[in-house]
Amino acid sequence: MELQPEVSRWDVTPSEAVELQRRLREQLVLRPPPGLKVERIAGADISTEKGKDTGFGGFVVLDVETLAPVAQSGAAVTLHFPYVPGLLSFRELPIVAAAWERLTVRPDVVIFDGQGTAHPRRMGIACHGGLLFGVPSIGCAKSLLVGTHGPLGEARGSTAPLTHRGEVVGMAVRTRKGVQPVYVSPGHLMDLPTAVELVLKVSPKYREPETTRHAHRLVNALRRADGEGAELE
DNA sequence: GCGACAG
DNA sequence: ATCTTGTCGC
Repeated sequence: MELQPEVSRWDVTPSEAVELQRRLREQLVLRPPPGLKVERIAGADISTEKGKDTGFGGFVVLDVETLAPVAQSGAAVTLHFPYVPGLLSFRELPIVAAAWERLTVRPDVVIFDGQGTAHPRRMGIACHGGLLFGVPSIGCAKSLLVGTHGPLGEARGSTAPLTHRGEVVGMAVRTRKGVQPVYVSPGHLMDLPTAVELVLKVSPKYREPETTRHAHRLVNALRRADGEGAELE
C-alpha cells in the first residue's frame, strides 16, 4: 500500500483537513502558465439529495468563443465528509475527481462553484481542485466565505477588490446589471486579473458563468435520473 | 464567549 | 446544497 498523495487524501478528520490545507497551499502557483491559450473552459459541480449520502458530480466543457458544450461527464459517489465551512473540497472533490477521470476532452481552464484563494487559508475548492488535476482553475462563488469589499458600480463588468486580513484575495464582479455580484478568485495556475476576465467572458447574459449553469443542470439531471431507476454514463 | 460561515 | 409556491419586477 502506497501512501496517497496529500492532494488526493480524503480520509481525514476536519482537524487533519485544516493541516493538510496549510501544507497544500505551499504548492499553489498563482499565475497562469506563460502563453496560456484558452480554447476550452469547463464547469464542475455536484448535486446531493436531502436524506441520502450519494453525490452526483459532473463536468461540462464549453468552447470559450461560442460557449457551446463540446464534452461532458458524470459520476455518482458516496459522500464521506460533512459540509464544513472552509473544508468544502474534502466533501466535493472525491466526486468531482471521479467525473474528471471520465472526461475525455481536457479543458484549458476549470471554473469551480466556490472559492479559490478567497478562503481562510487561501485554499478553497478551486485551489485544491486545480492542484489535484494539474489544471488552471478559477473559483466563482455566489456568496462570501471570508473577506469584505466596497461598493461597486451598477453596470455589468463593475468590480471591487475583495480583502481579507489585509490581502486582496479576490474580486466582487457584477456579471449582469441589477443583480448581486459573484465572487471571483484564482485557484491554481491562475491570477486574479485573468480569472475576472474569463468569468466575464463566459457570463454574457446571466449572473453565473455558463460553465457553472451547464454543470449544475447536468448533475441535477443525473441525480433525478438515478432516482427513477435510470442508468446514465 | 459570540457571531460568521463557499456548497 | 436541498426542501418548496407563489409572487414581484423588468
